[in-house]
Amino acid sequence: MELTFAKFLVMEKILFDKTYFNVKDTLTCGQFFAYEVIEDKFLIRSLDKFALCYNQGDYAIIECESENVEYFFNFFDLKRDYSSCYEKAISFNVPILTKSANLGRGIRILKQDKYETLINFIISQNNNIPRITKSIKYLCDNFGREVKFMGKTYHAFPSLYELKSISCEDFKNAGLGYRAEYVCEVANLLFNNKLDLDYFADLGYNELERELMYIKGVGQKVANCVMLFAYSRFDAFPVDTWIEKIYIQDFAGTPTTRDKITNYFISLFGQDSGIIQQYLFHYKRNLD
DNA sequence: TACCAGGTTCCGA
DNA sequence: TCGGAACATGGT
Repeated sequence: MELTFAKFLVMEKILFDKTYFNVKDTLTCGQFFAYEVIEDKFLIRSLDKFALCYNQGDYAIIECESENVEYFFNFFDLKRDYSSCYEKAISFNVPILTKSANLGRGIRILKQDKYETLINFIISQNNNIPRITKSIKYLCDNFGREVKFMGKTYHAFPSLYELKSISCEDFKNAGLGYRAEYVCEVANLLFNNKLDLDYFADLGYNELERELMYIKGVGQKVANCVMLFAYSRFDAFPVDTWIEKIYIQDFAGTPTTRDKITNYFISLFGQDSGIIQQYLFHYKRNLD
């Protein structure tokens, strides 16, 4: 007689005070591309893990399988106190900083997987968020393994092995355009152990940025996004077209290189640069 | 139709 | 070292 074992998954809920955790703002502020909205709730995916997230009453709520509770607790950076970041932004008494911090007070910086974040932000260059989201979904749906969550079937982000098997042509079909070659190359490096993203975790700011920028298709902006959204380097400050606009329109800056804009803001905001960058980015894209 | 988007690489001066 | 062209392509 053959025995079969069924895996019974237990769902759990994480409840967290909403003051510094707005699910919608955290997921839609441009740091994350793997969610879909289902009846005002956010179904999210990180690698092959899924969760349902939403705000209700006084809480932000994360529903996930019990074995993933610690993963998502860490993913949403729930151990960090964000009140000091918010207060730092307000303390400058600069109108756009006050307005941005008040709008984005519930934003948390996600601790995303390094590998997935690197691929995502290589795709993000000179691209727009709806299109980035669409390309990543295409890669998951066509090349990622099936995962069941809450009775439905979804697709994981392609594993390194799966990613390695994707041709440049397939990446182009996903809408990556000229970025397809960059992703092909980084997949090869990772697969052949010529690139160790976990090893980078112990590096200092400058060394980490430099190592990431050695990767073809990764410039300073993409490196800073990976540092902030995957390595939790809050002292990173990615400068894109939106931040460039803010620098000129709201901080009376004159047109200059993005490198100099990065240095200007980091010297201003210090250890809280990354979160304040997200406040500003979110505000500029939504209200200004 | 033309410009823009969470930019980077390459090449000539 | 620096400035500008080229790069794909869907959204607006």
